[in-house]
Amino acid sequence: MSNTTRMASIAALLGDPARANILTALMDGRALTAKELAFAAHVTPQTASGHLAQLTAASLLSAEKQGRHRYFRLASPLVGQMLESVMAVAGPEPTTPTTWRGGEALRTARTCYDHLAGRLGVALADSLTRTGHLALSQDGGELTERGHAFLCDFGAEPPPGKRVFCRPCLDWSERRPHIAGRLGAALATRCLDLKWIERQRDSRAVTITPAGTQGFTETFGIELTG
Amino acid sequence: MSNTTRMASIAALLGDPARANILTALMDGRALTAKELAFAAHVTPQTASGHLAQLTAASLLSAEKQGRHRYFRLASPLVGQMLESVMAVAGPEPTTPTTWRGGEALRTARTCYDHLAGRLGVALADSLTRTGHLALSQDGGELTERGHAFLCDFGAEPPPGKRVFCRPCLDWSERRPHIAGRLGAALATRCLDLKWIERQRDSRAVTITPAGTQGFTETFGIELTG
DNA sequence: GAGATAGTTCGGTGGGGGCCGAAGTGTTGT
DNA sequence: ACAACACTTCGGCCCCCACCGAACTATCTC
Repeated sequence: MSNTTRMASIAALLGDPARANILTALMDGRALTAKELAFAAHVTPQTASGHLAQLTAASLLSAEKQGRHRYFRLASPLVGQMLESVMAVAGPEPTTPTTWRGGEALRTARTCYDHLAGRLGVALADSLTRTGHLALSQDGGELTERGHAFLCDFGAEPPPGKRVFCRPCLDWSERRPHIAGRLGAALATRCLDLKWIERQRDSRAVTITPAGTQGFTETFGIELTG
Repeated sequence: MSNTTRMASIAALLGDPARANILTALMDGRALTAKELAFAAHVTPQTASGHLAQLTAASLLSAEKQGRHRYFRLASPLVGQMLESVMAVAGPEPTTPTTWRGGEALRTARTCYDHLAGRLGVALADSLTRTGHLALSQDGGELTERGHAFLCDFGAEPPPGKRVFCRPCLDWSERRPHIAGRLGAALATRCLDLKWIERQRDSRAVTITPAGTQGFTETFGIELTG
C-alpha cells in the first residue's frame, strides 16, 4: 500500500460526519463510552459501534473495557494534532468556547454511574487514603475502623447490599483511581443531599456549590484549584 | 454548518485516493498543470478536472491560468501542514527520499515546454538582464544589439517564426520569471547541443553536466548552489 | 434466576459519488 | 483557416458505505 493510499484511508475515516463527531468529542483527552459517543455522533448505537471498530482498527482510537462499558479515547496526541490541523484548514474558529468549558466542567467534577469522578472524585479518594480511613488496593478497598466511624459521622454510611462495597475506578480525565461501589455511591448521595454539589442538565458534570467548597475543605482538606 | 461538519467535508476531500495523489504531488510547492495531476492521480483528465474543481472550491488549491494551461498549487502553507500531519498519523515514513530528491531535481533545472525553468532558467534570465543583453518587460522582452551579438556568438540565435520572440514566463518553483518564446527555446536547444544539460527519462527535470557547470559559470556568470 | 443495560453482529436498503466516453470551449502554432 | 492540444461539461453506470431494525452476548443489580 502506497504512502498516499494510507493517507487517503485515514482521511476517509475523518471524512464521515459521524466519525468526525466522535473524534472531536474525544479531543479534550477524556475517555467516553460507546453510547455517549453514539449520542455525540447523532447515530444509533449499532452504527456508532461500527464506526468505533473502524477507528480502533486504524489505531486512531484505543479502547479499554471496564465492566459492561468500553471506554474510547484518542490513541495518541498525534491524532489530536491531526484533527486540529484539519480544523485549522476547515474553519475560522479553532474551538468553540462552550465546548471547551463543558469539557473543563466535566474534568472538575462529574458523575460516573452513581459515584463521583473528575478532580473532585480523585481528591476524595486521595483524602480518605491519606488520612488512613480507607485502604485502596488493585481491585478493592477496605474502610478502617476509624474510617467507618468517620463516614458514619459524615452521614455517608454505605447501605448493605449485594453490590461490591468499594472498588477503585480509573478516572479517565485524571488517570488515577476514584471510589466506586456502594461506598462511592453513598458519598455521592450524601454530597448531593448536603447540596455540596448539584447535577447539571444534559451532562454528567456536577457543580460544586459555595457550601461544597467550604465543606470539602473543612471535612476532607480538599482545595480544587480548577 | 457546524464545526465538525466542515472538518468532515475537508477530510472527505483528502479521503479519495485520486485527490490524495493530487495533493501530495503538490506538496513540494510546485505548481502543476491539470494534465500532469491527472497522470499523478492515475485518472483521466475529465476525472481529474472534477477533483480539481472540488479542491479549488474548498480553497485547498489555487489555480492560475496561463495560456491553455491551468496551473494548480496548494492554496496555503496550512494545507501542506495538514497533509503532513495526516501522513504522520498514516505511516511511518514521513516522505520517501526518492520523491523529495525528484522534487529537488525539478527545482534545480527543468524544461517548461521547450525552454528552461527552475533555478537554472531563472538564473539565465537574470544573467542576460543584468549584463544588459536583454530587457524583460511585463509581457515581452527585447534583445539589445549587444545581446543579439552575444547570443549569435553563443550559437543560440533564435530562428525566425510566427511564435512570439521572447516572453517572461513565471517560474513556479522560483516565483520569478524565466525566458520563454523562440529565444527561450533557442537557449535550451543550444545548451542541449553543447551537452551542458541532459534530459531525464520520465521527468521534466534536466541535469547539469560538468561541462555545463563550467560553461554556465564562464559564459553567464551562473553559480548554482543547489 | 430474572430483568435491565452496554455493546456487538447481521442483513437489507438507499443515497452519494467516483469513474469514463463523448462532446464542447478556448488557446496555440503553422 | 485548420489542426493540435488543454481543459471542461454532460450523461450514465456502478460500486461502496452509512444507516437502521432485529437479534445476540456480556455484565451488572436485585
